[in-house]
Formats: sequence, C-alpha cells, structure tokens
Amino acid sequence: MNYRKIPDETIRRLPIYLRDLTGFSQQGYKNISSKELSGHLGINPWQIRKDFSCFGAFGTCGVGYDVDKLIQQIKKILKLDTIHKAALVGVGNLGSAVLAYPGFVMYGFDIVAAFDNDPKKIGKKINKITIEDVSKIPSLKNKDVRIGIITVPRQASQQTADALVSAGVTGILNFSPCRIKVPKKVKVITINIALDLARLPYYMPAR
Amino acid sequence: MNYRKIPDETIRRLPIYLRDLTGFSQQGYKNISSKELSGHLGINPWQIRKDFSCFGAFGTCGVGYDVDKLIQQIKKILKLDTIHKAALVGVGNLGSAVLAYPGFVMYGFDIVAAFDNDPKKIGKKINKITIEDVSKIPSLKNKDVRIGIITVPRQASQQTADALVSAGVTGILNFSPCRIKVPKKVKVITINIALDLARLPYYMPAR
DNA sequence: GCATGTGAAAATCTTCACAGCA
DNA sequence: TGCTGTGAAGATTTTCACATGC
Repeated sequence: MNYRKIPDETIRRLPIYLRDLTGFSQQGYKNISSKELSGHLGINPWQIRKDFSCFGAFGTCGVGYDVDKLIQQIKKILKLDTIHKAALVGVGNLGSAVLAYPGFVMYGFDIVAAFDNDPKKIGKKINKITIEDVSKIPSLKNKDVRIGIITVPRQASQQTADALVSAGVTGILNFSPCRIKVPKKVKVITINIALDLARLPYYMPAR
Repeated sequence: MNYRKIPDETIRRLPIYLRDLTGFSQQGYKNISSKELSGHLGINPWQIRKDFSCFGAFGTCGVGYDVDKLIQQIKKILKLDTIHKAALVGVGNLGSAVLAYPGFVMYGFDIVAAFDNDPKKIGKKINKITIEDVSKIPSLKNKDVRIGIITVPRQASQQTADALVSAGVTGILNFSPCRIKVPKKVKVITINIALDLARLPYYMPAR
C-alpha cells in the first residue's frame, strides 16, 4: 500500500465505524466481517474494506477484522485515544442540550467549562459544571482546553470565536448559522440543523 | 446546457446560498457577483457559477446575478416555495432546543405538533404547541404533515420512525445516534453532533 | 473592462473484479 | 469456501481557462 493521505470522506465515516464497532465489542464480538458491518451501517462491504485498507492490513482472510484492534486503530487515526477537554459558550436551549448530550463521552470528550453572558445563569450548575461569565474565557489557557463549542446567537458568534482562539482553542464546533473567521491554524466544523432540514423536501417524493 | 441531474453536492450548498442571499436581499442588494458571494461564503467563485449554471442562466455579464430571482429559483429547486408542516417527537433537552430554534422559519418550516411519552410533559405548551402523547401520532394523517423530526433516545427511535411513516410522513430528520430503517420512499437525513465533533481532533494541529 | 457560462482537464471518490490467503 | 486487500475502471466533483455578452 502506498501511504496516501486518508480521504476526507473516509475520515467522515470513521466515527460511524467506531460507534458501531464499540457496540459490537461490548456485545462480546471478537471478529467481524465487512459484510456484517455493512448490514448494520448501510455502507457497501467494498467501501468498508477500502476505508480500512487505508491504514494497513487488519483483517484476517476468511474470518474478518479484529474488533478491538480496529477500534484502537481508528481512535489513533482520529486522535481520539486521549481525553479532549472542551468548553462551551452559550447556555441557552441548544447549549443546555449539548451539555447534557451523552454522545460526547464515548468519543473521549470532556466538557470542563461553560460560559454565558446572562447574569441570571452565571453560578448555576448543569451537569456538575458551574456556568461562568464570558469574560472568564481567557482562563481556559490554564486548563489545557483545545476545543470550543459555540452555541451563542449569530451576532455574538464571531467575538466568541475570537475569544476562544485567544484562549488557545484550536478546534471549534460552531452551531451558529454563519461562517466565522479564524486563523488558518484553527479548524472549524459548523453544524447547522436548518441547512440539513432545508435539503429534505428536495429528496422527498412528490405528493 | 444539458439537463443533467443537479449534483448532490450542489444541493448541499443551495441552502447556504439561500441563507446568505436572503441576507443580501434584506440589505437592499439587487445584484450580486459570484466574487462578492465568494467572499462571504468561503466558496470559490467558479464553484458558485457552476452551481448556479445547473438551473439555467441567471446572471448578467459584467453585473452579476439578480438576487431575488436567484432566491426564487433556489427555493423552487429545493421545493421550499411552499410551507412544510413538521412534527417533532421527543421533547427532551434536544427536542426543546429544536422547537425553539429560529432557523426553521426562514426556510418555510412550521412545526405544528410535538409528542412525548412522559405524562408530566403532556399538556404543556412550548412555543404555542401543546405536547401530546405519542399514541396520538396517527392523528398527523389529518393534518397533512409530511416531515417528522425524531429527538427521542436511541432505543425508541425505530418505533418512532415506524409510527411517523404510518402516519404519512415521507421525510425524517433524525437526531438519534443510529440508523433507522424506513421504506425506500421515505428520505431520512441523520444529524449526529457527536460524529462531527469526533472528526475535529483529526484536523486540529498537533500541540 | 468585467463577470457570466461552459467545455475540458484534474482531482477525488466509489464500485468492481479478482488474486491471495486462512 | 469465505473474506480480505487492491489495482483498475467508472462516476462524480472541483478546478481551470477562455469564449461570450453587456
């Protein structure tokens, strides 16, 4: 195998594999074939094999893949083999939902701080985290927090991003419905629910 | 121009264009060039022109595109030129956030019903919508609701999907962290926040 | 001059077919 | 026989270059 860069589309699929493989591991599976995985995920077996082949030969012919080895390898590729501390800004409806979201833990994320600018919310606790004033964002520098989650209204998103970047964050999960500008070093992934919903009618059958 | 199918990737970008064009329209812009749009969106000008060229020539050379015509055309392509009624199932943290989310209105979505299985929540009102028991989902048949939003825990997602499909829904926005099986006619778009977050460390610079 | 629209080239991603190995 | 791993073919998407029109 040539060592090529792993395709972005493969990277997009890796967390999906990881999620289901973790499930299989907990059920006691030792090995799993691309065909079995395919049935679960709705991804073609050859696509799965191609994806896995990007990072070396892990399967045993006639048997399948070693589930736990695969999990370790995917975690290593995605750099999910260490705990990542994250901070959330904007504890409104969405922010609260994200704070309570159980899905983060399994990938090794730990939300260690939450900020808001509403005096009524400051000091309150959600999930053992005390909400602090946004002016305290710079304190993240001392906490080795590299990931920021932005769940503030659109108008405040850019300044929030700026504050997070200044505090040393290099990865941002942005829930604001707009693009934010950051230095090249910083990676932003934007999640916009409305954009996904807006595609739905196009794919729905005509009545 | 050959009448080809519009590429899926173009469809994915159309809602983004629509969002920003709507903003420009409200600011009084009559025309806009691909270059101006490019600056806002972070998408290359030639990509933008290629996308727009899929559905006919709309631009004026030397001037740019007619903002309002473009908006109308994109809405037509995405079938967003009519109001779409939607129903939400699962009024927990995430469900409440989605109900309160302002982003849906601008694309013409109207959440007309919400369901939960928790007796404490039934009868409560959120955003003028009274929460009903999940057993009432079949009543959607009479309301011409074609879109379902699933924000229930993983275990309940498949049965929720089944109930929605039986009630006539043909498009589902699924927030559950698993795949749901539906008839081919039904389109599902799955949003999984954790999957997006899981990609972030890979793209972040090494410390 | 300026900005669109489009064929052609390049890059990327998916599908296939089959050799190779337990 | 059953399943992996991979080169090659096919499909899709992005980028480019430039002719065309106001």
